[in-house]
Formats: sequence, C-alpha cells, structure tokens
Amino acid sequence: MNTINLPTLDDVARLAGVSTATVSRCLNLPAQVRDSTKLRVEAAIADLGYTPHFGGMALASNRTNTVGAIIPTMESAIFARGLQFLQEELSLSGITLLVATSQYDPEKEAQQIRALLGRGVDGLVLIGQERPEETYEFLKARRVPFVLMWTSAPNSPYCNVGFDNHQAAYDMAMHVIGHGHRHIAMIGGITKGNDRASERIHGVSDAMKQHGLTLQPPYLVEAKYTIEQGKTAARQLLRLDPPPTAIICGNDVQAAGALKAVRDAGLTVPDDVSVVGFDDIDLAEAVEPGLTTVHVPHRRMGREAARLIIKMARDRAPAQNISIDTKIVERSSLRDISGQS
Amino acid sequence: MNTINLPTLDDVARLAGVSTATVSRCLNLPAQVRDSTKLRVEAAIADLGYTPHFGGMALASNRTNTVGAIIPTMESAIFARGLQFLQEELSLSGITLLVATSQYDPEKEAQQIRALLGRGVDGLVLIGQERPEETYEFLKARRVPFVLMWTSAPNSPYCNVGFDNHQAAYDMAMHVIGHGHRHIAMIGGITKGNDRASERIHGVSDAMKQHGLTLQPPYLVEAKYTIEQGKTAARQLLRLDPPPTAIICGNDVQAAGALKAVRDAGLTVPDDVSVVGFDDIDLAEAVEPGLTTVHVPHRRMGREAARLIIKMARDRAPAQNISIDTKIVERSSLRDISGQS
DNA sequence: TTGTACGCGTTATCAG
DNA sequence: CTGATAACGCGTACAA
Repeated sequence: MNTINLPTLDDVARLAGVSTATVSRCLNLPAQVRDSTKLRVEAAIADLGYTPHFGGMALASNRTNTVGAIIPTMESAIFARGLQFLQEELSLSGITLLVATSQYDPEKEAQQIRALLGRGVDGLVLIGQERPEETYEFLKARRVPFVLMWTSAPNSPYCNVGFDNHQAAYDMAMHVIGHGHRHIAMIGGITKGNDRASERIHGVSDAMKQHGLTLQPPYLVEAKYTIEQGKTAARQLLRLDPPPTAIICGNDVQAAGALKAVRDAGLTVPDDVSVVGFDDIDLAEAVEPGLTTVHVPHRRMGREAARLIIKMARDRAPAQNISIDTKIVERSSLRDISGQS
Repeated sequence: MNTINLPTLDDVARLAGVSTATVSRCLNLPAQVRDSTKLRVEAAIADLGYTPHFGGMALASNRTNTVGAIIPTMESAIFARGLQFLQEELSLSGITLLVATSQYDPEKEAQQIRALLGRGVDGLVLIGQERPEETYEFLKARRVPFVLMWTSAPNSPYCNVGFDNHQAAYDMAMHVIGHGHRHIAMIGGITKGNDRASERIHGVSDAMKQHGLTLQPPYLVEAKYTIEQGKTAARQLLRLDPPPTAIICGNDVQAAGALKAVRDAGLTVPDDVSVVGFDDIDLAEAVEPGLTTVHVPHRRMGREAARLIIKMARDRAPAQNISIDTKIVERSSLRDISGQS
C-alpha cells in the first residue's frame, strides 16, 4: 500500500455513467462502442488520469503485451544497439520489452526465464543457441514462443534471427590473410557457454588452416570482453617470438584494449601490428586508428526478431530462421604487408 | 492464452496437501510455518517448477517489489553505468528495476510515469529536476516515492541523489584556465528541458567570467550527445578566428567526436588544441589521447539512490538529499600552455 | 450497443 | 500453526 490508489475501471465507469464492461471495450474493442458513449468514457479517463492496472489486465486476459529478453550482460555496449532496435520495433506494436541479464550463466538464464514468465511475458528473446537441453524442454513444454538472436542456424527447429558467426570470422581471417599476414594471433571471448565466441574462433582457425597456418595457444588466448582484458591479452601476444603481425579480436572492446597495449609497447597500429575487431559498435569508430571490423547487422537483426516474436506470440506463427549477412568495415587498423619479406 | 498455463499456488497446495494460504506463507512469512510442512511445500514447488504469478501478486498485495526508472535515452552509455549500479543494489533487496526512456521529452516522461505506475512500481527514479510542475503535482497527489538522480539540490523538498553539475563544470573550466588557456570554446548538450546541460554550460561560463573571459556563440554551441554531432560542432569551432586553444565538452561522447574533428583538420590534441570531456565513461579511456574529464560518481550515485528509494518505499522514510563530489580525471587531452605567448 | 457476473492467482483477515 | 474466504482490477461470455 505504497501509493494512493490509482483510479480503476470502476471509477471511470461510474464517472461516465456506464458499466465497466463498456469502459473495457472502449479500450480494447473501440469499434463496438457507440461514438457518443465512447466520448463520455474518454473524457472520464482523461479526467481521472486513468491508466489500466497491469496486474489486473494480465490476470484477466492472460496476456501482457510484454516480451522479455535475456542478454548475457549490459556492461559492454555489445547488445545495447540490437536491443534498442528490437525495442523500437516492438513499441510500434504497443509491446513493452523487459530486459534481464544472465551473466553468461545458463543456470541464471533459466531462473530469469521463469521470472519473466511469472511476469507474464508473451514471448522471449534469448541470445545464442548454447544452453542446457532442459531449458529447451521447459520452453517447449510451456509452449513459450521464443527467438534466438545473434546466431544463425538455417536448419534449427528453433527460431534464429542473426548472422553466421563462424562465416563472419572466417571472412575476416581471409581478409587479414589477403593482406599478407601469416603470423596471426587471436584474442577470443570466453568460449564456455558462449557459442558465438567459439564459432568466431573456429572461423578464424578454419580460414588459417586453409592457408596452411595454425591457430593455437599461446597465439590464441581467451579473454573477457573488456578493454582491460583485451589490453592484457594483447600485451602477452606482443611478447611472443615471433610476434604476430596481426591480432584478430573477438570483439571491438577487446580490440580497443589491444590498441592500447600496442601503443604502450611503443609500437604503432597498423604500421607495426594490425588489429581487427568484431561487432562494429560506436567504439570502433571513436578509437584511433578506426577499427577495421565485422559489421554486425544490429538494426535488421533487432527489427526482424521483433517482427517474428510478435507473429509467433500473436498468431502462433511457426518458427522461422532468418540469417543476415555481415560485412567487413574497412577503417585503418589493418595494413597490407604483401609487398614485404 | 499464449503459453501453457504455469502451475499456480493452488497446484502447489494440492500437491503438498495444504491450503493455498499456507503455501503463500511459506513464500512470504516462512517463520510462521512449521518446518515439516514447509519442507513438503518446498518439495512441491520444486517439483512443479512453480514461479509466483506476478500479476496475481500485484493485484492482491498492491506491491510489486519493482522500481521504475525513466532515463532520457539508452543510446549513449551515459546513464548505463549509473543504472547498472542502481540495479545491482536494488536486486540485493530482491527488487526489480524496470527501465523506460523519455527521449528528453517531458510529455513522454509523464506518460511513462503513468505506465510504470500502472505496472505497479513501488517507486520511481527520474533524471534531473527540470520538468513541468504538473508532473510533480501528480507524483505528490499519488504519493509515489521518487528520487531524482544526476543532480544535487541540498534544499530541494524532493529527494536528489547526485552531484553538482554547475560546480563540476566550473571546476573543470578553472582547471583549463589554470593551464593557461584563454581562448576557450564549449560544446554543450541541448539545454532545452535538460538542467544538467544548462548547468554545465553556466558553470563553465561563470568560471570564465571570473577571469574576465566570456563564453558565447559562436564559441558556445549546443549539440546532441553523439560522436557525429560532437565532430560537426568541433569542426565549426576550429574554423573560428581566433580558434580556441581548448574545447570543453558537455560530455565524453561529444569530446570523442571533437577529437576526430581535430585530427581531420590536420591538428593534434593536445599540442594544437586541448579537448576535455565530462562523465568519465569507458570511452574516455579508450580514445587517443585519453580524455581529461570530469569523473561522475556513477557507483555511489546508483547505490545511494537504490538505498534511498527502498527506504522511502518500504518504510515511508522522508526525502533526503545526497550530494556526491566529482573529481577531475587527468589523462592527456589537456595541455598546459602557460609558458607560451 | 450495453450490462451482469464470473474467474484469473495471489494476499490478508479471521476463525479454528 | 493452518484453513476458508473475501478482496484486488480487469476481460469476456452471455444475456438483454
């Protein structure tokens, strides 16, 4: 009993001299109400500053016009943009987005799924595909519509809206190799429970194999997606003999850290070492030199995911897989060394 | 009717062979329940994977353990960190944070306040003090506990948790002047409806006055908090005659843009022009050269705000004002030019 | 076109 | 310590 009671449907009905059913209809099925009464009701609503009580609505209708998203973390900006677009598109349909985080922990993700379902979300948006089978079974048993973002899986029975992390990383590695690099190192994300991180590493590794190169520790190191960890990892790589001529990073934040490590070592990007990123967040452009990186289709991904989850929740449409192409954004952190010995 | 029905209190009660009241008590007042029955109930809960239905709880108890925050925007990272800490501290008390955005529009803010109240939030967190009197009256009439962040106002009747934007900007300007700068320009935020932006500008202006300097267009320009707009604004400033030797920015994002503009003009920071920011978000450190900027106490601000809103909502504690000091973080974008003519 | 009446899942009051 | 039972605000058959 914290705030003074908000006005209820009943209050509006009384003031307008109609029944609560009519008020409810004005809100939900305006076509069924005579214009003159509608006007009276609307006046009453405005007068009282009435807002529907969410709990009541949820209880009575068993739907909330709410979609829940569970992302690994809010700390870095990685997921922020995609979510922003998801949210924009959802709000176009009057749907609210509830965001929760899992800290890259499958257990916590399962908890959050339950909590969001308790809040009555009509659908869920999750990141990636790697999670315990029980979680999928739970979702199936409850018939919760859900879409997985940030991955692509054309043949998956689940709804994926995203891009092919393996392919994108493979392309980037090919690009780097095409610039004459042979001593290539990689700072990847923590792969445990993170399929995007693993796929990116495998993509790079596969491209290198194609050219008779191998990617393995100590030239491959896993680090968290922070500037600090990127910097630490890069510092180690620069001390190796022979040192890499190019460092491929699992994301832009790590790459920004790598840039700092190179500078601290008294070297220059891209003259002494090339550094490339992944994600194309704002940071990639703000940093000096600008990062050559993989552009992730945040906008399309967010929008398509929104449209799909709405279709699935509202019309019970079947799952569908949408794969969006990535592309490499050339800035100035990658140098061509083909001409050199 | 989107998902298969979740298990209810009733299901748990039946399975455990007790009444719904007992199950409810197990959850809310465990002390009042005999251990043996508690065990049975807990087993049933685990067995069914029961999660309380939020709407039902809200309806019956008129409480939600939910706090709403309305921030101007999610696009830049400005508010992200503060919110992160707010959220962490709240979750320590089992409270969920719901975030909405107003796009710097007072009208939209009022709407969101209504929407969040409809969702039954126990309290609100808002940014800044500048908003229509009606909004304050509405909040007062409904007796909603609320705290204003990102500002400080020792004598305000409302609860403020933040820092003195005017003072912080004043200090920064004094700092810049202390480094020998006399031709100082400023890229401020859009002041309309944004008291933080106005105060920062006034703070700088007042410090300059103190030294017989004036801040006015075209040396003062308002721009949105984006890299792009910061860059555009800085480009204009650099074309002025005489050009500024230092550019004070309303926030770090603008400063990052200014850095780019300087570089594009073939000049160097800080040798040719000094640039300083405000906020001390990650970007300030990632950028080259690192930004000398005003460190905003995100952590303490978030935590204190959380504690206060909890006290106000739970114990009906009175409003209280908390002002936290800012400090200047020296990196390398500000140069001392005292020795020069 | 409008009104009546019931039920959604939970908490809280009151008896036992 | 536990059980019945009445709210809570709303949507929606069904009836008028």
